[in-house]
Amino acid sequence: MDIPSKYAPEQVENKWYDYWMKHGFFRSVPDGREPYTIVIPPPNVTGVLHMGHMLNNTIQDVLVRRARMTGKNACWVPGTDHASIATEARVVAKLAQEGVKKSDLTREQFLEHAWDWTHKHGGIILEQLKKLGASCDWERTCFTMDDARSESVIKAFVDLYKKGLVYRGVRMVNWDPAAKTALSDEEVNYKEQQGKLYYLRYNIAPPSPPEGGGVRNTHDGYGYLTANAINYGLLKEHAQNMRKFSTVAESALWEMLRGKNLDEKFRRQHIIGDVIVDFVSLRHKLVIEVDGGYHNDPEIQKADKIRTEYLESHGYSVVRFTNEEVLENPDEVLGRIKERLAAPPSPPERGGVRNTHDEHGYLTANALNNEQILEKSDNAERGWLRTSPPSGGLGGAVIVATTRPETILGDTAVCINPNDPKTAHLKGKRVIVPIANREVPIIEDEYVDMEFGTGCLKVTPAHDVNDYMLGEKYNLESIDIFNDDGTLNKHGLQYEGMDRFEVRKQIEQDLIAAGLMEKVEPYVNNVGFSERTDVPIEPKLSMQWFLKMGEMAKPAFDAVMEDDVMFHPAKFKNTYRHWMENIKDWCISRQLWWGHRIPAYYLPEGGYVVAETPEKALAAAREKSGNPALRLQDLRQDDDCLDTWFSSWLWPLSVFDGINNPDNDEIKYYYPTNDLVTAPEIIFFWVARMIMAGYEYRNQRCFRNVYFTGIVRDKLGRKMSKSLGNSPDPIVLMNQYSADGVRMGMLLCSAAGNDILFDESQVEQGRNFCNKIWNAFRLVKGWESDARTAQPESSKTAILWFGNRLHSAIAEVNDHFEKFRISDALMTIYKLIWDDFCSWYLEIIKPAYQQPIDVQTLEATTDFFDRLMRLLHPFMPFLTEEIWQWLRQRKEGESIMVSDMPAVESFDNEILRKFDYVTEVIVAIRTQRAQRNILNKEAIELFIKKSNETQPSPFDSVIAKLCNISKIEYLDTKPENCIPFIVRSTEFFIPISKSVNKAEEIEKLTKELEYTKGFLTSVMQKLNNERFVNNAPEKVLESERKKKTDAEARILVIEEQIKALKS
RNA sequence: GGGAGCAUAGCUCAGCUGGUUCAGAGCAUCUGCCUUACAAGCAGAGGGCCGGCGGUUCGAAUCCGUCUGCUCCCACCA
Repeated sequence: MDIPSKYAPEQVENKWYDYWMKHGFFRSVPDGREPYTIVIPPPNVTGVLHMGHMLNNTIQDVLVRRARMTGKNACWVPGTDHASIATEARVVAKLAQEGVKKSDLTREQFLEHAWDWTHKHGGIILEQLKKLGASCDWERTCFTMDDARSESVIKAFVDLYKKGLVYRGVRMVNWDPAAKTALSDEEVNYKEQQGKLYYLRYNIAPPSPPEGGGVRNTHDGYGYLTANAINYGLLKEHAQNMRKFSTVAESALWEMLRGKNLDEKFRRQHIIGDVIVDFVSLRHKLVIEVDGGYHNDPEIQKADKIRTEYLESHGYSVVRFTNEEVLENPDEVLGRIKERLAAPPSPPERGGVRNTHDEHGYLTANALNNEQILEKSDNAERGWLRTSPPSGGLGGAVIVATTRPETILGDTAVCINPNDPKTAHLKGKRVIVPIANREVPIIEDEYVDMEFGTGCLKVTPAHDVNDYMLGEKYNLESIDIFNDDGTLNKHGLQYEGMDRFEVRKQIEQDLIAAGLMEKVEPYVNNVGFSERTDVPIEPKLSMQWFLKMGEMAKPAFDAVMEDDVMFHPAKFKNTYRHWMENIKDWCISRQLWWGHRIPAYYLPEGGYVVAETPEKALAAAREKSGNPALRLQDLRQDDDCLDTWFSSWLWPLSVFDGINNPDNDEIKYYYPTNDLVTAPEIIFFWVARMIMAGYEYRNQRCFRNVYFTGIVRDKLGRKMSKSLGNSPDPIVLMNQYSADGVRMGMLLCSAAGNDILFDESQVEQGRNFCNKIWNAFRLVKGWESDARTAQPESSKTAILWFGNRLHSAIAEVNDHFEKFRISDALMTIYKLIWDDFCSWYLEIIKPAYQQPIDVQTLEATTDFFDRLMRLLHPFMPFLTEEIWQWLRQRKEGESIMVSDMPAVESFDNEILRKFDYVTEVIVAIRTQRAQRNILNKEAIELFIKKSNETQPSPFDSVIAKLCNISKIEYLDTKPENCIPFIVRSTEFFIPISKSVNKAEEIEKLTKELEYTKGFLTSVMQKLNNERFVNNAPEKVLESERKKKTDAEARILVIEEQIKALKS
């Protein structure tokens, strides 16, 4: 027999995967055994394997292989998903590269291209799974758009329609203008975008100018006065630096205000009336301003003075700091703030209140010298920096903040909060929409946040979800200003035909020119992006198909809450509950061609019918219209497709044809499935809906357990993604570290539900483990047995011990599996093999170099190895098969993957404990050897002080073997010329020729003594505490008493040794 | 804004209904070894106010408050 000196994973992996396939070990057909079923979460048919798949499918394979080895009829159904949006987007892109536009093709032509694409790129991922060792029943491979699955989808749709659960309705949907399709909420990613907040002027109609006119006090985005008060050019010149300085100092101050116990909460960047202040305590009416670094500038000082007066007139006191003060003397700054907080501000010196504002919030001439303002205003460079109100709206205007000024064309109201005193004067009035020049009402609703912007909200029911709800509530008109591709339609007036983002730029200019732009602030907001095309989504009213969720959700909700369907880890129950309690109807239509076309057929005279086939539709249409002459070509089928998830949610049913043939043998046998392994990201998309489908169609759960894996991240915690380039190619990894190594690397760091911080060192560890096992195998296989060789007592003892150890480990592994603690199960096996088997067991039984081994020991060892391989097989299928095949003579058709998982047997804990003690003794001897420079080659003698506790035992032979001890002797007296050492409370002695440094030994022992005495004291304290003795359970008391006697014995021994050394 | 969760060794994490699994594991680190299976290895070692502060208790990493910091989910404040 010729064993390669290196484990060659690639050949081994291919060899055994072919072997398994050839013998049909993955195949499952219903029989008398208990079934164990997993359906794969179908990956995108044209996708390639990434680390998430690796993790997910490794776990599934582990579960399936283990089930197969424990006598179950294990069935793992593979398949792929048509992924309508992603695939269609890719086909469109590919066609575009060839200069073909989708709009130039008919539906049939396009689908032909899509199928070509699918056949060309499809299924690669399944081939990659084979490399991983996935033991799927490949004969069952399904595709969400193959005939049986398509039929299931259509059948389900028609069925749900007939039950009244599918309906058609106008709804606000997430519109993807690039793909021209509606998206579900789950397909929208919100990203922070640096945008602008535009403050627009909606003039009140009819305008009523305030008496004496008014002067506007305008601020820039940082809270500084603009040209109304000071030279604009100066501001502009310094604006860059001001921002920078104020940000650093402000941030520092903000940290201070939050970090110190000031007995008060500060708000940051708060708006008081017209002024944005840096920090404010509303309770103490204290404003803190941090200067932008130009406090010596007279113009700035002037501006600050105006601001201060303004704030003080509103009852605020203002503390002003410079950047330098904040950054260099934070304590002093804090002190001053505390001081101000302690003493409430006194009223302004002059007393009295000046009426500095008119009813619309404009500064009046009282606020400052009017002439001065007018003079300064000549320097204003922009239209919006005007000092007088625009024509037509003298003072009578509402300022509305928006991030999307282009949507004003669809405005049909302005909304205020009825409880807001700031806007109370607007109640019942009407305003003029800028540009569009339409009059719209001011409505009142508590939805409006009084603190945000100006407390006024423009309402665009057609283009904002919340506005849509307001529109419903107050019966507002909806004006849809967009075409499907995101350009403006005829309601866009002069902007018709332009793209939405172009319009935004243009309308900004036009508003400024018209004097209707109050100000523009930089603003960070969340914008929804299409998951597939990555363009900003557009909330849009549109006619869509929906599936009612309310009734369906109930059994699915209960099933999870009552643990009929169990989530691992259970914390995801919370997430699930929250979603299910607030579930909304499911928009199931998509404006795509690649997918299952909605089987709704429109009649020429209006109305529609829903049917499984065009023929059935025709019959239904004839009946509905009362027109028997109706022909098939008179009917027009709905152009939309169904959401991809509308086929996936049937997956556990449809792969066994349970929708089309609910009574077939397969579905009856395999359903409900056992475990589902998936990512928590799709708990709503997929898991929840599958559970619903299960109850809807079989009134039964669709799986027992859901195991949620984590998201695979890189070492730095970033999600792995193509764009970051931080995702290793799994295939390359497998080539480098072997499939088994990668499988192990993935599992080692994957506690259920925790994200996985993937690091290549983990797969390296996996590879090293393969190598370790391979070498252990080479050792064992290299031994020659000889019937004449007697079995050493050490070997006999080791076999006794390891047998027990093995079973205690199997019990542990079983326990871990029951709790879905897969990485813990693997770790248990890892330690069992590396530490217990290789480092201890094999070292004990290893015969001297080139000496034969006795028959019994070799047999027992081979048997142990066999069992270890079976135990490990689900995790590392290839290596274990290779070794298992080598271990004994196997027949063609035998395989470890269809062998039996070692069952747990009872084990003797006493033996395990005894061995633990032995290992302590051995470690102590090794330490002594190392310290005294006694080489391992050099055999030594060992003396043990005789006592009640220490009797000669078979384990002595193990100590002798591993420590190269020539003789173990039990003595009543202390031997001469020996190094003493203590394990627990037993004294050991090693003879030594060299002299011992007594002082050093005494010092070591004295330290040890002190520690033990301290330990005893703490134990005694407990035992002398009456309340402890009275309240603690007997078990605890007992252990404390044992600690006491052990410590006392140990102290005695140490003291004796010290005495001996001193004599 | 609403909800959930996390904080334990340098890193990744265990630690269940308070007490022998109570301060742990793996990796990493350090020291000494090329000892004929394995240097991808062997033999040893060090390392922690269990996030802070209170409380309950005879006893708290564990239970309860609270503060701080982080993460995720939902909502999408214009």
